[in-house]
Amino acid sequence: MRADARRNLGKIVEAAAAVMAERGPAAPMELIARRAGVGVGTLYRRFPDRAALLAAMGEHYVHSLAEALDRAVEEEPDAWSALRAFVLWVGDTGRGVLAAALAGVPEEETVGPGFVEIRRRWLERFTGLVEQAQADGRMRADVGAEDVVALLNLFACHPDSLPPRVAARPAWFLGLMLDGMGAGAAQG
Amino acid sequence: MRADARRNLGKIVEAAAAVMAERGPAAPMELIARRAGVGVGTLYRRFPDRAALLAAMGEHYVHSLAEALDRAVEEEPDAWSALRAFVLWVGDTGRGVLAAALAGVPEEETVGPGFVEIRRRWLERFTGLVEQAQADGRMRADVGAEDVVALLNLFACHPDSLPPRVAARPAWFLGLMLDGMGAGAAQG
Amino acid sequence: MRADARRNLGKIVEAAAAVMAERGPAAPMELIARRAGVGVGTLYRRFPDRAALLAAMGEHYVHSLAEALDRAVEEEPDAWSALRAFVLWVGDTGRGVLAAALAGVPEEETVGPGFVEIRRRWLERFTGLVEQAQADGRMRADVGAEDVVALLNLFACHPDSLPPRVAARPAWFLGLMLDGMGAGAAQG
Amino acid sequence: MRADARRNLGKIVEAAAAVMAERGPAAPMELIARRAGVGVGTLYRRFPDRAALLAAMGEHYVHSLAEALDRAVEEEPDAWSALRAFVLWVGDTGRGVLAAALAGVPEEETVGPGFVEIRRRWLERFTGLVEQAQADGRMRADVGAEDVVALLNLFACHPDSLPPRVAARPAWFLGLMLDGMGAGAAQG
DNA sequence: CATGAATGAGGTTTCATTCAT
DNA sequence: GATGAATGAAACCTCATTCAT
Repeated sequence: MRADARRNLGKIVEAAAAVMAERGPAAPMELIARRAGVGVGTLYRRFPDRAALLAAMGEHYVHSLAEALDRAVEEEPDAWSALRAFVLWVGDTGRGVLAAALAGVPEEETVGPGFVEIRRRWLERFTGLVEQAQADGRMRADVGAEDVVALLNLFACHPDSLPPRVAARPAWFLGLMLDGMGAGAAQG
Repeated sequence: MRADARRNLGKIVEAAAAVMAERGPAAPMELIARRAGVGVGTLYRRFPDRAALLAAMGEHYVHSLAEALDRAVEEEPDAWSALRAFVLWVGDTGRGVLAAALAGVPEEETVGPGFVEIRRRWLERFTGLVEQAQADGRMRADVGAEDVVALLNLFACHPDSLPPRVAARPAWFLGLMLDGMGAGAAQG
Repeated sequence: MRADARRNLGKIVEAAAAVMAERGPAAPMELIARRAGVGVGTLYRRFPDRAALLAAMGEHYVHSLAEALDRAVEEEPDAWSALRAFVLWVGDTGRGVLAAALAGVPEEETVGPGFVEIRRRWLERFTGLVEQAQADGRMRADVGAEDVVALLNLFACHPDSLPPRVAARPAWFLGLMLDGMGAGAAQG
Repeated sequence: MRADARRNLGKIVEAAAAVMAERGPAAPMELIARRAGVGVGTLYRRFPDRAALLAAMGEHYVHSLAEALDRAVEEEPDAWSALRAFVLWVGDTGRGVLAAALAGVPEEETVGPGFVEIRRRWLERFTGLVEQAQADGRMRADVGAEDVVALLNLFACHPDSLPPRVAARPAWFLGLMLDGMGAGAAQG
């Protein structure tokens, strides 16, 4: 029954992503279970609390982040434009689904080592990109990769918890923030 | 009992601000009432909705916003620096709740004309400042006053609903935003 | 201030009738007070409880009942048709307002002697009419005036507490009941 | 847990009938749950609305109505006396709650198709009986089966919402109604 | 193991009623 | 006297979570 279990796990995580995209991060557990086609009990067996479920979502979706990062690096001429392309892609695409992947993990014990490790590796590559952009003289040195991640996190969350104007075009606002990070933009 | 009532009204609005700063904008009405030292009934008598309460908070605090705006205009040499000073003041002062209140006026009927009108006037002056900064060639023309307000709102809201890194220094991120709005920052 | 007080009393009773016609007999006291243009306190000073208010409504409206009865007796050729005319008039007109006047008084102490006495006199005349109809051989002898009053009471109450079909045409159903009271209708 | 659940379902419906007989159709849900020996949550899980609960009561009790109708048809010589016997049985048996349930099916979606269908079948047979009585020349043609049901409903509902005199002997008043429906009773 | 039933705490809201002004 | 503010009990409903089957 290992196969079933694994399949269930995937279904739950996907259901959670779908439901949370619609109803926000506090969506009823029952709804998620129902959408996944399992009982609440099963959901709770796998994920002791909401945090664990979020972490699992992160683990599940961090791969698509990695791919998008690869794509951006490949297609863009330099680190800074790759960074920009990636950030805007998240703004356009993510909307809540990716937020979990970007967010820090609430309690490291509740998740298996999987997510922590994968996220660490992804962050390493992302940091590399940032540092390259800075070395290229295109990006301010006082901005860290974690700052960018935090912003992605903020702008990619459930639309209902954003000011309507921001929810309407998150990528545009992310672009604004990026512009603030460009070399020479600092005025403070 | 006019005096008592007015006093209570003030207490309620202040309690709401305090509680919402701690527990977010969805904090239990009962808690707010308790903190204000009144019964739930009293709270509901004054503010039929949560929206009405938020509006009242807005009305209550919009004055300090107006003052800060005046101060900034007075003390700073030009519109752009005044804008900057004002935005950073909001970010620093933890007046987040009030910024939030400024943004979301759900339905104009639920609030008395007071708040709507006051906000309109304040926004008018704020818009004037933005336009001046743009006319001075210091600020990008494609950014509207409402956009600034929206971001002010986003960055100054309840810390628990922000990524920790952002919650830790909202003003820094607001600075980033301002830098992104400076003339010539646009790269998109 | 006797005049004011009396005036207030009338206003309250009329407001109660109006509000209860709209929102049923359990309408909020505050609403009634507001409609009457007085504070709740005043309402409670005059009428210690809802029952007292209902009784007062009865006292107030029993006069129109008396008038309608007079009219029916005058215009109709005999007691039985007068009774019918009166009953149908109530069915068409009353809708809740008259119910209180028709209903028994909950606790005789709460009302002044006014209502009890007036209602007694009205009932006496109504009973006379019933007895005359029976003496004329037009109405079953086993039906009492109080039974008719009870039916009036039932059918004239707030529409929301009647089956929709009955609420739609109460007079028709009252007519049916009257038909059952005609001499010779008994089949049981 | 299928068995438990089914048992609980029955207990809830019976509790609802009992409590509503005592405290009217607006009796607190909590009370019903308590009486059934379950938590409020359970009640709401099964019956999202009060309407759904009423419908379930209807479905639960419509069977005894059907049986009584059968019995009446069997034992009485003709349609009209069967109708009479049935109506008086309902009036006598204090099955008021169930009659009420029969009447008000607020929205067909909230109830499963069960109740709607069962009620439809029962009403069909009842209508047949009425039409037969009319064809036999024993019953007025201008009275429909739905009218009878409406009055059944009115007279057999919760005693506290009836005038005391009616509550004391509902069957007698139903008899009056029947007499009014007899052929030749119409006088209007 | 999976299931989904059951629980009850927690939040919202409405009003009857009292009482300070 | 009149007022309407304040109170709190009561009802509604929703979910997170546990646990019998």
